[in-house]
Amino acid sequence: MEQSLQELMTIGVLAKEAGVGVETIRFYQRKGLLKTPQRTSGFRKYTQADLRRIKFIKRVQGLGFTLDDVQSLLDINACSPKTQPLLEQVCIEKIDEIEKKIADLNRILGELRQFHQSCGCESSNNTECRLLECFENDWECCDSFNGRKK
Amino acid sequence: MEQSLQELMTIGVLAKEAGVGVETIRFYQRKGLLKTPQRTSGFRKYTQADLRRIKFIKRVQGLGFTLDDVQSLLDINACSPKTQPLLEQVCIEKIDEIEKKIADLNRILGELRQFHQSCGCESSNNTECRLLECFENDWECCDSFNGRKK
DNA sequence: CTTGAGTCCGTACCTAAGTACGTTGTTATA
DNA sequence: TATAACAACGTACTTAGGTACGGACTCAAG
Repeated sequence: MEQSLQELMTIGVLAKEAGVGVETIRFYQRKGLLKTPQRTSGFRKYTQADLRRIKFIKRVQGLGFTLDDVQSLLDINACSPKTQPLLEQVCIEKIDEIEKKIADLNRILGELRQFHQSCGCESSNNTECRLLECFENDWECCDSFNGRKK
Repeated sequence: MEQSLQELMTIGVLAKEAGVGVETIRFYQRKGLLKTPQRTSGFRKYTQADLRRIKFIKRVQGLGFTLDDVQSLLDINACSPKTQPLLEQVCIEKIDEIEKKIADLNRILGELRQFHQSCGCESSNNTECRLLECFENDWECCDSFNGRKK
């Protein structure tokens, strides 16, 4: 049943199916993310399993993991009671990391809005405002408007 | 009054004051972010203005701007009525970009938590769980626990 | 049989923001 | 005056994740 569906793909077909470039597949192979495929007369031949694997890689990569992380995940592969703590740890670390990243970006966003409000928007009516001075005054340089408004 | 405070710094002192490496300053100069400083007998000499400029660069960089962005900002420099629309646009684009990034990360975080819940935590009591199958089942592979719980 | 599309390989290149290296020149201090 | 510390310079290297190139093969269709 699996045998009948087991049509082998060339690298180009696999690439198209997976939505990546041919070179990317060769790159993944070099990195060890894909095992060396069988060959018919020099050409690489891939199975559906390879396709699934690439989709997995791209998905997990989209979750914010690096290719090295992906490698670790594939090394763990089964989360049996033995490997679970590892997987658990990897996950928690990554969740932590992303939460930090979001917090950082929110902080940046706040500052940026402030910059935009005080120096970068129409509030500074006619008065010149030098960015470096803005910066030194904590983005509170264009005081004509801001002074009144807040 | 400014003259008296105008002690010139060597590149090493400037680097220390600014909290960056000496090579970074040379790099910024090559990039045109710092104008070529005056020299006394071969050595670069920097002023307080240079220090402020570097602090500005690092600060704005910390807001999520690239060095090329910083360059544009420094080119604009004064936000007079003429340059305001440009500055406005740069700001808005960057705010947009960061908001998108945050939204992305939140989506990722959600998925990751789901992955962690269903496959990566103690919930999968004893049953083996292969990551690739997890992925293909939308992280809902370890059903023994999840089936009961939810 | 020819032609064009696909594949092979190794290697070089790309971006961003620096970092490091090796040699030579200068300066301040003991 | 000697010596350590610092500075200058050009160039190469770093990380991550690929992309691109060029010459040689191979395969399928007409």
